[in-house]
Amino acid sequence: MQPAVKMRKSAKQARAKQTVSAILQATTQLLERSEIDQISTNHIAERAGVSIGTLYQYFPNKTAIFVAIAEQDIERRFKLVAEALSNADGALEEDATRRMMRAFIKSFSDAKHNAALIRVLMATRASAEARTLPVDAIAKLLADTVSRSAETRTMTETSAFVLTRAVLWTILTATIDAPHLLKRQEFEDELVLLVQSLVRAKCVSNAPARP
Amino acid sequence: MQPAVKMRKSAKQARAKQTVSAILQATTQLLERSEIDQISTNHIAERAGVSIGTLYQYFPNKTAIFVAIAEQDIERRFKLVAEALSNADGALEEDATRRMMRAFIKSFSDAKHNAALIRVLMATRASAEARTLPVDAIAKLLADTVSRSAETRTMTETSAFVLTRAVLWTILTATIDAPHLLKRQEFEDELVLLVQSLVRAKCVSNAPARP
Amino acid sequence: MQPAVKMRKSAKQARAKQTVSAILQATTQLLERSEIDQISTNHIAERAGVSIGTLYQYFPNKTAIFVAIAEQDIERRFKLVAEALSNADGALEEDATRRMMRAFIKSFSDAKHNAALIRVLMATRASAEARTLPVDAIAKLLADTVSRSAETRTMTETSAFVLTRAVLWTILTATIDAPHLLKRQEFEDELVLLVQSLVRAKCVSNAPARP
Amino acid sequence: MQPAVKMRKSAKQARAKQTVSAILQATTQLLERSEIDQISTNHIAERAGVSIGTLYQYFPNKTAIFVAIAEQDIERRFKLVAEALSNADGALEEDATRRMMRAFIKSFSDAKHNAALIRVLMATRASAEARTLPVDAIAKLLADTVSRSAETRTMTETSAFVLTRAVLWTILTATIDAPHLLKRQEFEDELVLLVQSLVRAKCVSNAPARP
DNA sequence: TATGAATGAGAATTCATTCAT
DNA sequence: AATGAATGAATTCTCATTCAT
Repeated sequence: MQPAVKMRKSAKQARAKQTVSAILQATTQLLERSEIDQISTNHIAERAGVSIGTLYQYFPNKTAIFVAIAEQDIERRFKLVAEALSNADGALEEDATRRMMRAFIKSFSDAKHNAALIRVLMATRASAEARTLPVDAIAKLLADTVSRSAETRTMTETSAFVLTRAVLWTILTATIDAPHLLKRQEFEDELVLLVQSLVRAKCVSNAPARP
Repeated sequence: MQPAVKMRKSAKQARAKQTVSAILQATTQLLERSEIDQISTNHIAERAGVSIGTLYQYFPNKTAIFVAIAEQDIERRFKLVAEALSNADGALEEDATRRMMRAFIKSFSDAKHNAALIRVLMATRASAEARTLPVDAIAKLLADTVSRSAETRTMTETSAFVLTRAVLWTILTATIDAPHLLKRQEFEDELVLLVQSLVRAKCVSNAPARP
Repeated sequence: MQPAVKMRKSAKQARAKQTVSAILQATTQLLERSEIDQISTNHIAERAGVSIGTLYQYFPNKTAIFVAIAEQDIERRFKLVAEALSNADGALEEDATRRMMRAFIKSFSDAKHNAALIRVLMATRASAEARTLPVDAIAKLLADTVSRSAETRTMTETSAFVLTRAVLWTILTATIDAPHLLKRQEFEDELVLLVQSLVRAKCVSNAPARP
Repeated sequence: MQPAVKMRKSAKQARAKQTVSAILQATTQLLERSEIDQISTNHIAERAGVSIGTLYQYFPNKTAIFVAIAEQDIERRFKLVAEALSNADGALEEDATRRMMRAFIKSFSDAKHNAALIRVLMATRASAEARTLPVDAIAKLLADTVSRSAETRTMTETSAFVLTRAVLWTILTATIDAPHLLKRQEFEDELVLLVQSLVRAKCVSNAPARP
């Protein structure tokens, strides 16, 4: 039921590479303005200046185009965050957290095409091929970084989930609903606070038994 | 471009109320299983056991049906949280936070129709009439509750945004990606910790100047 | 893989019946002139004077239209042959054979739309739903009739197959390749001879062993 | 409207012959599994391991490929039957009939690629260039053989048509619908009986006048 | 001779919506 | 108030064929 998503043939010749690139660019531009389900392959082909047939030479279906965009983006963002953490020692100190968070936020506030990405990330949540959702890939990177430190408390499945989703979706929704926040120092501060609080919490107070 | 979303005529007679209810129920059931863009008005009408014409007597377009569902749900959830907080005093103490959070999480883990709601919440972000995004309504509830307290630090636009989105989207994505977490005490604990940390933070460490 | 082939909704209202009828008529006319795979649902709808949407209200796919035509035709032909045999006694005497064959041939030479039928029969051989190919249905009628008689030799699977296919496909191909033959007495004579020979053969000569 | 069907350039060089052969083989293999209209020139080229451009260097269009296959097959079958009859004297005695029929049936039950052939024979009926329908070529072979005999009754257009089509289509449909019959001695017996009956019939009984 | 990128008309099918009954 | 027949633009995707390299 889920459509195959791998590229149909690799673009070896120069012209072919240009074509694929034009398709991805066109799609990204369209995603800026339109809801993802308003975008048709015909629109994409037209804006890319290629025929619809050409589009289908390289992508087996519409979804594959979106996935390709998401993957490109994820890779780029991975690199940014990884670099920011490259010379952090084991403990995830406030400095390192801040550096990481700044790089991460910046990767969203810099990008010209965020709306596009968000739409794709949201749309491909459930429908992408099972393996690793783009969202999960980023989340895992955060969780792994936190877990490398001996000083921080042990991250369980639950706490890692809460930490990563809280950070990730806060930034994602800010990108769409309140992009001006991304540029504020305060925004970064709040996220650093959030991460540090969850990572360094000594104890969680006893919860009263549930009824 | 955005379609009108108000109900076409109010269902006053008993039969009419049944009809509207059947339509909403049918839609909710379909949303359980299918992506939102796979659901057609024809499908809805068929499953509701009414003719497509009847459906359009009460809803001006497809979006209106989804919005109606989201609104129903928001209202229900509002009531739950409001009840949980009814006898809390001004300060948002840990107890009150916990009570609220528990009610809120429970409202998701109890509901039979979460998948439906999530799909609607995500899909109606941008396409519904601008003013009252369902997501914003829920977020506002959280922010208002927090703000009622005198002891907590003042919530700015930014900190309120981070707090509410972090909580809300963590629960929403858990509902989809890891529903088993909703039942764990630990999940509640983490969210309480998150809220309390952000609400009670005395100071945020000085951030190094940005380049 | 095989498409469903049942009608989508039964046409109860008068207008709907007209529509279905128009679609079948249009298809039949197009089949007169064109190869079956040159006919598109758009062509059919246009010629029928209905919108393409209307066509798909009644037929789930293109194949279903062709199958409907084949089934109509089979039913008609069954009746003709059955009538011809209704007052034949047990033994399939030459008279009865001739009557049957005449009715059968006539059902082809009378029909205005034979080319249509043949194209459908050929195309639906392998792709129709497994149960009873139209071709088999007609064939079985012939075989059953022959087998009712005590005087004739027993029909085995093999002999029944040869008899029925020889008769059936001879007429079918004549309809396409040499329609003028259908009107000739001689054509009927040859087929009667063929049937009588195979039905009354006392013995089949000993075959030399195969190498 | 009928596409040209002749080969574009003769394959003289060794490499070219290989290419043509690869194309025909690939097509034949695809015909084993797929309906003829599911097979595209792109599929053929891919499976043949040549580029689509190369394919069109040797064949002017898709039909030409199918016709080439049919012609190859006809030639092969001609040879088989001709050999079987090589030392038969003039009269088409039962022995000779049997030998011919056996060779003919065997040519179908032996061939690995029957499904392919049948599909081509059926599909190229009307779309190939009018003159040499593959089906007609095979039919002619049978008719000619029968006619060589002096002892048999004179074959008219009608009787030849009935005889040849009955035999040919019985075998063809058996190949598709009941391939197990091809191996049975009984199947051969029935066909021999059929041919002998039609060829030796002294008289055809008087038919009652038609109304 | 061979390649394979590009084409674009055209195919099947869907679906929100209208309106006469 | 309810029906359901009809609409037709729009969508995804295919495929025979061309032609510059």
